[in-house]
Amino acid sequence: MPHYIKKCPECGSINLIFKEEQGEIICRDCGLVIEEKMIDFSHEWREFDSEQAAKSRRSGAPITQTKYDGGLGTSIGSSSDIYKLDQKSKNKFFRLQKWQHRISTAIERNLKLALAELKRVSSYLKLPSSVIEESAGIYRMAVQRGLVRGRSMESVVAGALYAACRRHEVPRTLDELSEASGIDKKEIGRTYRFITRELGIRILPSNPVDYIPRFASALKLNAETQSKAVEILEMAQKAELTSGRGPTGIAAASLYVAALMNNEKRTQREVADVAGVTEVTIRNRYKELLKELKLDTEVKKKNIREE
DNA sequence: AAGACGAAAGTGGTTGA
DNA sequence: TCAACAACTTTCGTCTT
Repeated sequence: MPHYIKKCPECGSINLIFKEEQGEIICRDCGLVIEEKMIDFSHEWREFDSEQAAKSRRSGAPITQTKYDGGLGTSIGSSSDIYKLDQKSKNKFFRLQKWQHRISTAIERNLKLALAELKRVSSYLKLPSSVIEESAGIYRMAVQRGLVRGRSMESVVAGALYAACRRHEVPRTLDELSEASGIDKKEIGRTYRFITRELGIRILPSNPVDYIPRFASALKLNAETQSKAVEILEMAQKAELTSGRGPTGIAAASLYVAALMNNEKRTQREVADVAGVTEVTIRNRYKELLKELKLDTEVKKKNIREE
């Protein structure tokens, strides 16, 4: 928890919780997300398997994926030594140098541009540096495997970012990525699927719970409602209402129900907007929730009390 | 007038032959 | 590779508050 944030600007509470992985500071009392995506305090790398662990634990200067050549580089040297060579070797030398120049300028120029774009988009979305590093790495692999060919650089950047967000459980919807990058949502989805498949990146299905704090904050719902929504969500998961459905829709419906139950009613429209789904989807999920979880009695009780 | 509800038709993606 | 299919959206009419 950074020292300069002491209390919640909304309710004055000092009961703040810092969620490192999401890079968010959240007020426990009113649920306000005070600061998103500030500084990331976690390690630059997470270890998913022993192979990566071996690569990640290192000594020496950190290699950063966000420099186009990783901060390192190999180049065929300057021409200061070539007087030692015979004519044939000289020709070879120049040929190699020319090729190196061609290849590296092509790839490097691409990487430089891509990384600039990546930084621009991720700062717009206020993503933590661990996610940026990861997406830079993904992009680099994509370039090296020639997966960018035939696709716009920007869309691959967006796809890499989306994949990195998912890996780090910092969910951003495709709509948000689309807005930040100016790339069509479908295009991002396509390249995302393509590069994750081609690079063999395993992505966990995103958990609806991860969306709750952000949506709740956007709707200015208090923490009580928020935890109620999480409760409902967990019940829904036990009742197997969540598999195969869009996570945002379920998260939105849970929030909607929780808000109703806590007398903090929001319209379906409002909830739908922040979650990026339609009212119809909320209604469908909401109906299922009431039916399967038998929450209807509670909601009715609330309604009767209001009348 | 605004919100909630539901039916019907359309869209894009997954799956299985 | 194509058709069936599930989830979700769009649109629109009706009912409720």
